[in-house]
Amino acid sequence: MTTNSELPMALRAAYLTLHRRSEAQFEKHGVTADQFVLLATLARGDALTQRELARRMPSDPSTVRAMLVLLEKQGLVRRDAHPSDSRARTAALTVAGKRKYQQVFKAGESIRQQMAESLKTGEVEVLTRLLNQIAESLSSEFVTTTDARGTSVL
Amino acid sequence: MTTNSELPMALRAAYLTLHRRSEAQFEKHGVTADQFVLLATLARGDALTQRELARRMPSDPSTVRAMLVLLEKQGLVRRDAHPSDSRARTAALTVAGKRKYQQVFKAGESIRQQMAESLKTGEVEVLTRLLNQIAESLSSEFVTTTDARGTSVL
DNA sequence: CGAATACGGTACGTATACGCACGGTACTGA
DNA sequence: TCAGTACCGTGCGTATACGTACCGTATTCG
Repeated sequence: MTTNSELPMALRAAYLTLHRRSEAQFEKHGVTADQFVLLATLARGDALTQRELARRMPSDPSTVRAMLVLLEKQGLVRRDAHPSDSRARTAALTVAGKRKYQQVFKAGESIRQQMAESLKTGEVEVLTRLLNQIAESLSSEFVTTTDARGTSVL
Repeated sequence: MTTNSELPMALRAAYLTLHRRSEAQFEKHGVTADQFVLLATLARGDALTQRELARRMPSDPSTVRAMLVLLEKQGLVRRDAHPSDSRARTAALTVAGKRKYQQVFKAGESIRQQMAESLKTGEVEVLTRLLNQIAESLSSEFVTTTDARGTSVL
């Protein structure tokens, strides 16, 4: 009855709007908004396994694989055999990938700036903190209602 | 340079986590998280044109059409000719659709509650407000890249 | 050491998300 | 009235998002 059901909708609206905006902005660089997220994640920690990359984005390993295939075709990412685990493959930025990442990062500056300017001083930090809180809360495995599957990860 | 680039990532992570969670929760009811958003939008304003429905969700008219086709097959939604505009079609909940919406709304209560409980008193409202602000900011059409003095839109 | 189990990646299917082009209808102005 | 334009819905193509099933490798434990 309260604004409880408004929060999910506001979250959805904000994210989709950001996503649309980013797609439009990045289009001329030939990468999608989500591909940029992948590039950014690799820029922070290179030579990750596909699974670790997926965990950090966060995204599904299956989705990440599809994205890597496309990015590999574009020459922005390289996949190599894992040095010790022959099941795994590592993903890393190529030189072109690093360059592309920096370009697109700059191209996104106006969007980040526009977001920041629409808020008062300090509200960016507050918003980021609150978002991180609910994300963590929602990703915790156990719900207080009823316990169905005990095998919790962590 | 600052945490500017953290906000988009936090927004993305929070939304995707919410979305995954909702999908899992709603699965037993046979509707997806986004289908629930559509049902909820129709519950608030029935007999909307597809375009107006898309505008309110917010989503792409093309996407909404695809969703309506699926929901129509399930008997949750009805599409009729617009009374005055023969180009348009109106979408409305069927009786089963209204019932389904209420069921799924209840099923989502635990998620909304979990979000609310992870925040302090009043933070839900703050978060909702900030999200609405950046959504509105990002959906404004013209961006003032060079001059930061962009007088607010509308 | 060998069996059971866990884990990484791949393949496939469904649903979104969106842009774009096309056909048809409404509206507007000369 | 008629041409030009704006608008609604549809069809199509690409990229995500995710679950599930499957294969092969790693790890663990009796």
